[in-house]
Amino acid sequence: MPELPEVETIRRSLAHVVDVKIKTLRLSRLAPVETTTPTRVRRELSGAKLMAWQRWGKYLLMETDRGVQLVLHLGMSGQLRFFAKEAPPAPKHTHLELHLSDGALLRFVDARRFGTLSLSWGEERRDNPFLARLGPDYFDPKVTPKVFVGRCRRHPKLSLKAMALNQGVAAGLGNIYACEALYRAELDPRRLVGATKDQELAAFLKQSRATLAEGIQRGGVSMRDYFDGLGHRGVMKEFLRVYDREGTPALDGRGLVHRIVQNARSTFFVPEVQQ
DNA sequence: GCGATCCTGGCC
DNA sequence: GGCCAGGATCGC
Repeated sequence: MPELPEVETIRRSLAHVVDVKIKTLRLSRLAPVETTTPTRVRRELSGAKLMAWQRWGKYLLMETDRGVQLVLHLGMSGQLRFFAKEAPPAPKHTHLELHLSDGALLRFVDARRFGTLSLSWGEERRDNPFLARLGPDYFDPKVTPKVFVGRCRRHPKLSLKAMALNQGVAAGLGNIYACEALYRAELDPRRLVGATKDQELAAFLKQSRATLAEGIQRGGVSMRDYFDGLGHRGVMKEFLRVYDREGTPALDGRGLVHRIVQNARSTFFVPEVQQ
């Protein structure tokens, strides 16, 4: 569900939830705890003080004063919500609750359980197997066009769509923003990386950043499940040019949107515009 | 590389 | 009842 802009919007909405201790922690039996154990999560985080919220691609990182970080991935349907006081009763599929020392509550809910909870220590965070495989964030300043092109070139046989969704190349694009960025860069999602010029890959990077930045500015895309940490919806859906517009003109009127299936995911594109 | 797979819920 | 969904890993 949430792609980079949605996770960033959540991060920003929780920026004030710091300098407070975790008084108690509740983990459900079905909590998607990965690469560690519920016992360890409880032991490491109980009594820890929240220091900062970071983001890497679609991962949200909760830093504590103990050096341990909670690494959260929201999968397709995950939601993280903050309640300053008087939280409503826990809905179905509540997997984690952090009761804070000032009476506030952080609640992680994820019906489909595609999300994950894991832990990480250390600056580089490479001890966490999820983060270890992750390419640099799309907004990482170290990702120059040259660096990006080099990373793409490791996968000459991937389609541009598959490359865009590959979090090892660069982290943050999901199905919606991948379609939008390819449209803006005027690149055919079926084309192979190996058949794409450096300059075109660089254009894709540039348009990806522009699309992601607009997504953040508009508070993300709220299809159905997505809300920020305070329960607000984003309005980016109204500004998507091709995603979910099969059979209708692109939002900017440059042609009819087609839908195809690539790697079992829908791709929306305009063949006349994207070569 | 690609399809199957994890899971629940909403919509037709 | 069947299909589809904002993700990512795992086999083949």
